[in-house]
Amino acid sequence: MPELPEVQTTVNGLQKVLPNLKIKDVWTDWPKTVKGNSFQKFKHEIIGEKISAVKRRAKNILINISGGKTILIHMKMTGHLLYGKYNQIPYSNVLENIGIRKNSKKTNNLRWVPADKKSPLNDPFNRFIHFVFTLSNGKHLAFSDMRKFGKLALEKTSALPHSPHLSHLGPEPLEKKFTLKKFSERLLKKPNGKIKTVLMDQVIISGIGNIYSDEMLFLAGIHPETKVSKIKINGIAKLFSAMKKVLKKGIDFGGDSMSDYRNINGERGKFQEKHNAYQKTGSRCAKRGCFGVIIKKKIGGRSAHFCSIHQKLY
DNA sequence: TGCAGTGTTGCTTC
DNA sequence: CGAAGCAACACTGC
Repeated sequence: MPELPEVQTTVNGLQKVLPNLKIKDVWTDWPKTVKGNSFQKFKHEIIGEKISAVKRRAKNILINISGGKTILIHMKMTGHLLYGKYNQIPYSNVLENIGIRKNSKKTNNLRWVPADKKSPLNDPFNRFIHFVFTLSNGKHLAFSDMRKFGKLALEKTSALPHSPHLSHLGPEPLEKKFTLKKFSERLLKKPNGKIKTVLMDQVIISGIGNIYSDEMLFLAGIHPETKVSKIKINGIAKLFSAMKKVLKKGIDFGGDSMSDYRNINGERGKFQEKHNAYQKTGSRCAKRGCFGVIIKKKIGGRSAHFCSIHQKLY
């Protein structure tokens, strides 16, 4: 779910609270989340270390810690990083609190829930906390991940860019040095690809997913199935500025919570209120003077949403 | 009730 | 080689 703006929103939140805290303990009920090492080794290597900074590369969160190490986190489809005071209670109490009373053999397992009673227990992510870092201020960094696709890894900070997690990734779309010329060069690595698919290809450009690719193509007036090589230079230029604009807007609005994204305090972002295309199937096109309707079509295995009229197929 | 669909990624298959 | 399919997992909605 989270694309560049959502990951950046999470990173911005973490950067405000984590630096200078130490990691006191680590808990999990799904050790498979840790890639490349055993959970035990991961835990042993980070306990006692102090957090220095939180950064982002593509859709990955990078937490730098002492000892020249970095914790890499990828939220994949349903991951959430949440910061606050958490307590462990029996799972049966969790289910009772959200009004579920089904019999389960696992009801004696302990689950983590927010200590703040005002935090809604029935928010989806609070039932799927699979990883908890206990911090030196008594608070916690909790990783909730319903579908358990998320990834945690520990790497040497110096080797990080060359690690298998990051080495294949294309350039950062919001960096100043990512110019129109570079953008055009990157897209043309896939001249026969459909533009929407190419925009979402993390090897070509990193950070763009389904929502933001729909929105930037709407703004640029380009049909998502257009072959890259068919788009003229002014179309590429329009797409370039639409890309920067849409991604920045996503960050400004605190990410997109159309689905279940939440920031580190469990709050929704607002970009979903600004959609012109994504999940607007059947709506009249919002472009001034355009009488199109937003249609939905499967493109490259993903659902694309676009205007039937002003997004032209070149 | 059951099955298709869901923000991502990466491996397998053709 | 590239493109397409599918698996990883769990829930929602038709």
